[in-house]
Amino acid sequence: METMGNLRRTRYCGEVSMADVGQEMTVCGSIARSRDKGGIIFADLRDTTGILQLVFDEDTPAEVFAKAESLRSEYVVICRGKLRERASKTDKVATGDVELYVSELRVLSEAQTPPFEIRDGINVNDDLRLRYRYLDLRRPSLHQTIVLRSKICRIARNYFDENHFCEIETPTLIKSTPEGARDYLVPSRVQPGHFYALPQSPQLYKQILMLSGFDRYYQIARCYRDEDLRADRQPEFTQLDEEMSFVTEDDIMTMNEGLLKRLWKEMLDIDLVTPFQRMPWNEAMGRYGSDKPDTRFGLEIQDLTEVFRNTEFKPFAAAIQAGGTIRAINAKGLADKLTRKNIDKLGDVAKTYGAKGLAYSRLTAESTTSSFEKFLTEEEKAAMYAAAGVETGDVLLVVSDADWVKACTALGQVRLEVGRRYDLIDPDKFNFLWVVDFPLFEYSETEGRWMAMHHPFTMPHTEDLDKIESDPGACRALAYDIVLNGVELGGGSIRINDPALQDRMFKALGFTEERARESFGFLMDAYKFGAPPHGGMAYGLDRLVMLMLKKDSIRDVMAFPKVQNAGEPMSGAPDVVDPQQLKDLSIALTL
RNA sequence: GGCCCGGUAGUUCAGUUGGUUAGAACGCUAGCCUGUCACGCUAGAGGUCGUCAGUUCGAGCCUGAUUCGGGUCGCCA
Repeated sequence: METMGNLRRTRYCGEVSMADVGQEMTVCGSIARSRDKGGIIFADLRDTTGILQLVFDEDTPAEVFAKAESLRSEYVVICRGKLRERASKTDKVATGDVELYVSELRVLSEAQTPPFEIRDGINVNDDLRLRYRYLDLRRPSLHQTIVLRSKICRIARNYFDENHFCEIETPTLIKSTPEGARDYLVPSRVQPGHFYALPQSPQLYKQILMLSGFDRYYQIARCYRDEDLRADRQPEFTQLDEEMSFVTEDDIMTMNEGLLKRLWKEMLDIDLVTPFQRMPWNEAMGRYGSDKPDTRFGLEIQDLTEVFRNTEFKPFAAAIQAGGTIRAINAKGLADKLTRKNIDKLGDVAKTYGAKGLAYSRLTAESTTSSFEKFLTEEEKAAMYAAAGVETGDVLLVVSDADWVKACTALGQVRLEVGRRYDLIDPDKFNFLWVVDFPLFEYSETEGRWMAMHHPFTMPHTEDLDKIESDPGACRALAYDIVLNGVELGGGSIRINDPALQDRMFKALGFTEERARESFGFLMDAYKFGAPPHGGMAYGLDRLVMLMLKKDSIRDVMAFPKVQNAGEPMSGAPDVVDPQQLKDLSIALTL
């Protein structure tokens, strides 16, 4: 091992080009790979910007050549030399036209053989990659993703700054509140038996900031939810959070279309067309069976209820009698691919999402096979074909349910499965969509009461104010989600700024006055001192980066993600703690 | 909490009906090589088949338990 001596970096590997040929320069980084040809040695030097080829040959000073022979992968070096044009060029790296002819080389650190190769295109399981995350992060594609994430944040910050937003940090040790996800709790030592919660979002604080006169706020905020993980869900994640005063839904959507337009232009050189399509929640559920529809392909859900209004077929008749519906998807031209076996698989998907079953009619040139046509009259059959536009080569997939949302949800999942499996989705498209007019409440069977679908501070739709008590299920909210390619990128709402209306909301949600005061008293008081109309939204930044860079997993855009058991494999968190620490916190374990 | 899939060399995997000394590729080590760039050629090292128990003359393979990982439903903006 050597020191840097008097060598200091003058250039970054990825930033040299033909224009620099002939210059003396000093570069540093890790050896990605070396190719010892005997009389000539090539070594790829990697730093945070890219890769530059080093060359050593018979004219290289003997002690430098000897050191070059001993170079192994991941050795950390600094070297000085003259940049020259390559005798044989390559377009496989950005600097493929040039190479550094090295005159001075210092090995700053040797390296063990890594447990997996540090290059792109390797196939290594996630656990190993995460245990050695510092090695994984050296791989160019992941490394680049993290660099690009930083750039995305910078563009967003610039945009907000230009639009009078103020970046403000809100606390991460806060009061635990009911509603929403499970909180991560942090015990207080100073106040034994009392706990902080880690924020699920800066929601309450950003509303308070509007009442504090900041007018426009944003924050790149870490948030925590103690729920189970998914490929696109981490217990600790980042929100791009914002709030604006004196605005309506339209103002907020326009501001955010500007942000997304800017991001897509500067990151991907793509000109997004705004305004984005807007679709009421009811329509999204009805046509796509989802509140975050993927509009990159068709296969929309159709309503066949009227066709079967007087049917004798028991399952359909029962659903209709219970006030439900018959919904269907016509898988146009997919009869050859959707064999009986494949239809059964779709049936499993439908059942997973709550359907009792998936009825089908498959029309090939040879014959028609159907799970239910034999129970229909000829008229019903003809009307069904006509209504759904069924022709030879199609497969009609039908779900009946007493609850139209449930029927559509199941079919919506079937739709996605068909779309994915049979390549109906154009991966190059970026389809943005605002879903608006969300229900204000949803009924919770487990709680036996109405719950806020968004959160309890969401402004009801102006036209539905009189239904809050009489017909909560029909109340729409001034809430909106931004959806990209079937993924919810973010969402927000206009907030209630009238204390009297807020009281009605709490009552409708089944809060007693005491409980509302206990949980949100400070907020209710704050709204009495003059509250501008305001609203905002928050993006899942990790998801945004994931979709923008076309990564499959949220882990591929986070430096140190957690795994399914919410642990962090590199450090081993969470872990047991010293009994003294628990004693200090007045905590006794009951394991 | 439920369901599904997986764990064999450093890595990614193969391993037939339960049968001799468990294989391949990449990586690693050594040697050769002056234009490579996933360099090439030659040779070599490298294994508690996740763990425990059971069935069997005999288990990488069968059974049970357990553990770890992945996906998913519930849950969750």
